[in-house]
Amino acid sequence: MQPFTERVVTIIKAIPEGKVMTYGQIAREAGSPRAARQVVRVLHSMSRKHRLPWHRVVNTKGQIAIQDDESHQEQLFSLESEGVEIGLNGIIDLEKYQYHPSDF
DNA sequence: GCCATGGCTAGTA
DNA sequence: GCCATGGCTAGTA
Repeated sequence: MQPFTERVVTIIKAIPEGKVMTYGQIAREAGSPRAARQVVRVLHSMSRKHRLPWHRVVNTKGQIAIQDDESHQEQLFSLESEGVEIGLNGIIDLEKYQYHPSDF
C-alpha cells in the first residue's frame, strides 16, 4: 500500500459513528488537497478488505455521491441508523455532522 | 484508464 | 453540463 493510500485509510477509519467527512476534506488531511478522486478510488477498492466505514464519506455538498441504487440505499440506511439526519433533499447538514479531526 | 470529486474562473499556451 | 485533477494499477515492452 502506498503512503497516500495508507493515510487515507487511517483517516477514514477514524471517523466516529454518527459523523461524516468529505472526499476533498480527507484528501486535504492526507496532504494532497486535490486528490479527492483518489479518496474515491480507495473507498471503491479497499472498503471491504480494510473494513472502512465507507458510508461516512459524502460529497462537499453533504450528499451521498454513490450512484448505484443498492449501495446508495445502504449508505442512506447506515447513516440514518447512526443518527445522521438526511433531509428530503438528500442533504446532510455538514455544520452539524461533519467530523473535523484535530489530531493526526 | 479508472474513479462514489470539486468547482463553476479567465487569460494564456 | 463540463473538465482539470492525480495516485495507482493492469497490462505491455
